[in-house]
Amino acid sequence: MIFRNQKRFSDVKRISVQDVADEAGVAIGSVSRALNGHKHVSADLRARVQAAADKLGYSPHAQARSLRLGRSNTIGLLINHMRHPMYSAVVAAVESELSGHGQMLLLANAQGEPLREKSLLQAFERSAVDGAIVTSSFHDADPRPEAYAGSRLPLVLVDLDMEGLDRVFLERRESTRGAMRYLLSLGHRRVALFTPALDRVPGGERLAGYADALRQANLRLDMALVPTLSSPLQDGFDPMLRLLEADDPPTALICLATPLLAGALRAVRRKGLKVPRDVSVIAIGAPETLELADPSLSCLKMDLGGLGRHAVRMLMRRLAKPNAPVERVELQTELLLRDSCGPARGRQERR
Amino acid sequence: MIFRNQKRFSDVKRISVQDVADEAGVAIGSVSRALNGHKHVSADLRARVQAAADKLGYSPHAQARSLRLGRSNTIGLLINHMRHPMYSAVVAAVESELSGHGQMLLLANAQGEPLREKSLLQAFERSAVDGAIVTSSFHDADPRPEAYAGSRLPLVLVDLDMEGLDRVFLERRESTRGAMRYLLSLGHRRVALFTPALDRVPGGERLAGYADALRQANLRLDMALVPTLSSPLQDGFDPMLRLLEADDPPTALICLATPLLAGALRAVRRKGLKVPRDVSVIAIGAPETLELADPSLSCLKMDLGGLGRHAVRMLMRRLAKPNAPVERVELQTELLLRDSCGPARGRQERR
DNA sequence: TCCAGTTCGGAAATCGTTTCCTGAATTCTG
DNA sequence: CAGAATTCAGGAAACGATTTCCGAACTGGA
Repeated sequence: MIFRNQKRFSDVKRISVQDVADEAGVAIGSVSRALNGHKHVSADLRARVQAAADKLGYSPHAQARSLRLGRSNTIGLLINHMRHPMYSAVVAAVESELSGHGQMLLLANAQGEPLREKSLLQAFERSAVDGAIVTSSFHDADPRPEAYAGSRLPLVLVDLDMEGLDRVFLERRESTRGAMRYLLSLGHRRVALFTPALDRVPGGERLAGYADALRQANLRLDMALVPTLSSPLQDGFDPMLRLLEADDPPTALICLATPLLAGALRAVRRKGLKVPRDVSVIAIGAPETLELADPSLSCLKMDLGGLGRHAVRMLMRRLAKPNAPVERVELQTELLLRDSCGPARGRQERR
Repeated sequence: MIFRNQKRFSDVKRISVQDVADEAGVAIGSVSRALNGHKHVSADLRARVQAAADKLGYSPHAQARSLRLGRSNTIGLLINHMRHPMYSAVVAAVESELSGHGQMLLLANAQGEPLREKSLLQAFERSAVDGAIVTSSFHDADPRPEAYAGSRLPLVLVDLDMEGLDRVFLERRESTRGAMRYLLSLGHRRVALFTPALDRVPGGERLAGYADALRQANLRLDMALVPTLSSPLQDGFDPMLRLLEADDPPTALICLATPLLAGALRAVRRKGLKVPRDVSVIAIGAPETLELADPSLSCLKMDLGGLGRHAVRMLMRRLAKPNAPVERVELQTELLLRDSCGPARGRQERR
C-alpha cells in the first residue's frame, strides 16, 4: 500500500503560498516574507508560518518564483559532442561545480550542427536560464561570432578563444611542440600526427606546434604523416595502417585519445609492431581514459576538469558583475611521460 | 563593433507578447492565438503577427508559459555517479532521445548520497519538471521506495527494479552465469569476480549468477575470489595483486569495466602474466570503453543506450497517459567474445 | 431579413511568487 | 507626553503568457 501508483500524479494538488497562508491564518505576503527571511518579521509569525509550511510540505514553485524574480538559478550547458570523452568530462565537472552554487543545469547537445546550436541557444533564452556555457568541438575556421554575440545571455565559451566573451580553453600549440621535441630528442624523425580538422582551430594549433618543432630541428614537414581526419570519433585503424605500410613509415605517433587512438594502436598490433619498441606513442587526452592501455601511454594531459571549473566560476562572476571586464583563461597542457615512448631504432639506421 | 560586449546583457529588454501586438497593430490575445496555431485565425493576421514576431525576435518566456500551462516541457535526469562510464552513456542516450521530443533536460548528480538524491528530487518538483528519470548506482539492499513513491513526479527508474514504478534495467544474473559457464568450459576452475557492493542489487545479482554456474558444475564457491569492493571507481590493482600472490590464484577474471578493470589488468602485467595466456578476462561494460585494451577484451555488453532510450519512451508514455499500467523492461546482456579468453593451463595441471 | 458562423479586439482571470504600498501598532526621543 | 521613527502585517500589484468571455463587425446562405 505504499504505492498509490499511477494515480498519485493527478490527485495531489500542488500546495501554494496561499494554502500556507490559510493554514497559518495570515496573509499571503507575510508567508513569503517569513520564509524568505525578511527583516521586520516577528518571531511569532515566522514560527507559525514555518509550522504551517512544514505541516503542508510546502515548497515554492520555481517557475513562478523565477518569473517574478527575473532569474532562474539555472544555467545552460551546450555540448557539441556528447560521445567525445573530452566533453563528457566537461559535463561532469560543470555539474559538480554548479551544484555548489545552488544552480541547476540544463543540458543540450548541438551535435556539431551550427543551426542546432543556434536554436538551442534560443531555447536557453526562452527557458530563461541565467547564463550558458558553450563548448565547441568542431570549430569552424571562422567561429560563429554572430550566434554567440547575438545572444542575450551571458555566455562563457569553453575551448574556443573568441574575442569579447569570457572564455577558457586549452593550450595546444606549445604543448604539441613540446611533445614533438621530446620525440625528436629520442631520435625519431618520422612522427605521425593524428588530430582531426586541421583547418580549424584545435587541429590547426596542434599542427602549428608540430611544424614549429620540425622547423627548429631543421627538418622538413611531410604532410603525408598528418592524414586528414574528419572527426575525432573516426576509427584510426585505416589511416595508421596505410602509414605503416607506406615507404617510409613513422616511428612515432601523436594522437588524440579517441577512437582515432584505439584504431591506430590496433593497426600497430596488426603489423606485429610493439609500443614503444617499434612505435612510440603520445596520446592527447585525459589520463583516465587511457587506463586500459598497455603499456601505459605517455600523454598530453588536457585539464578537462579545469575547463568545467573555470567556466562555472567565470559565469558566476559574470552574473554577479555583468560589467566586469572580459576574462580569458588558457589552461596549460602537461606532457605526462609514461611507458609508451622509446628511442628510435630500425629503419633510420639503414640510412 | 560586432560585440557590444558586457553591456548587452543589461540594456536589451526582453520583448513580450505585448510588444509583438503593438508592432503588428493587433490585440495581445490575437498574437497568442496566431502563434499557437488556434483555429479561427485569418491567414492575414497570422502572417502579420509572424512577421512582427520575427522582426522583433520574439520568443515566448518559457517560465511564464509553463506557469500558465502547468507543464514545462522539461524533464529531470538524476544521475548518481557522473564519472561512472555507465552513467555518462545513459546521459548521452537520454539527451539524444529527448531532443526528438522537444523536451529540455535538467541534469543533476546525487553522487550516491540518498539524502542528496531526495533533495534533488524535491528540487525537480520545485522546478516543475514534467517528470524525471532516476538512475541508481549504489542501490541499497532495500532500495529507497519512500523517496521515489513520495514524489509527486512521474518517475522512470533506470537500472533499479522496483515495484509500482515504470522501470528499465539490465539483466545481470543470467548473463553472468553465461560468462562463468563459458570460462568453466574452457577449463577454468578459479575465476575471480570483481563487482562492487555484493550486498546490493547489481553486485548481488552477478554474484548469484556466478554462484549458479559453480553449483551447476558441482564446484565450491570460494568467496576469497570475490573480494569486497566498495566502489566501482576503486582501483582494482591491490585486490587483484593480492589474489595473484595468494596460494591458489585465479586463472580468469570477470570484472566491471571501470578503474577496477584497469587496475586489475595492471596487476596482471605486474606479475609478468599475460592475457589470455595466463589469465582470461571478461569485462562487464560498454565495448566502446574497452577499445584501448590489448588484446581486445571479451565482455558482457551492457545496453546502455537502450536504458536511456527506453527510459525516455516510458516517461513520454506516462506523461501522455498518466493512468497507463506500469511498465517493466529488462534489457538482455550479451556475451561478446573477443580475444581475452583462452583455455586454462598451468597450475591446474599439477593437480 | 434573419441566423449562423467566422474573425478579432478588449478586458479580465489565472498560474504562484515576491515586493511595494499603506496603515496600524509599537517603540524611541527629546 | 507628544511627535517621530520604527516595526509589523495585510492587501494589491506585478512578472509574462494563455485562455475565456463578451461583443462587434463581417460574411454567406436560406
